[in-house]
Amino acid sequence: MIITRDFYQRDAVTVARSLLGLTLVHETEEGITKGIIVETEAYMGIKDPAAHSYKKSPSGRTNVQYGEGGYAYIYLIYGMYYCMNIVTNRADIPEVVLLRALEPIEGIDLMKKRRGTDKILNLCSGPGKLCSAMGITMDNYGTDLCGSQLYLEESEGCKTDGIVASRRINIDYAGEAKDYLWRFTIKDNKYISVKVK
DNA sequence: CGGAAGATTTCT
DNA sequence: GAAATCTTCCGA
Repeated sequence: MIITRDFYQRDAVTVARSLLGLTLVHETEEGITKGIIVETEAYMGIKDPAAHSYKKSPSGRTNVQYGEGGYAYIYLIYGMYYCMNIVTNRADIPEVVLLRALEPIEGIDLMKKRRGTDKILNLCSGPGKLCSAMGITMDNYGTDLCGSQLYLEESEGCKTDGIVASRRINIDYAGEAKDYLWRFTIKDNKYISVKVK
């Protein structure tokens, strides 16, 4: 069952926690890839010094954040890697959830080809790797996640227990905000990004 | 208009 | 531990 718009129209922290255990699906010309979301981070817009939309005008790459929830927000980091975010909440509220890691479940051969590695544990264990494996690029910027190309669906036997909150990764520049417990992972999952805490 | 820095990954 | 590499933002 595909996740509907109202799922995304809540605050980013709630959505980030709820996303764990769901399946991300990307349909491309090369084939379909699917992965279970096992690691997320919430970025609370104007309240969050670590967010791209913090104290910034709604233009350029953050534009889509100011729309309603349920759209893909993609950006290029360090000139080399893409990161995929999900826009949450209502229009004019720039909150997003960063997808940090997936557990591959379908289209694994295609992921291996895109990533250039045979190690399944290394396919989606990080924001940049995840996008590379799924074939996500700036072409997906602003994609409607309630559409038929890039979307989320409920997983069978969805595990919602064992969710762990921790500090976010690589945002030391954000001052005290780096200590907010806005990163969510599935406990003991092998596929989360290697860095812990 | 120019410079600096970043929600990362990979290799040495 | 450092490089790769480019978009965006901020200051001049």
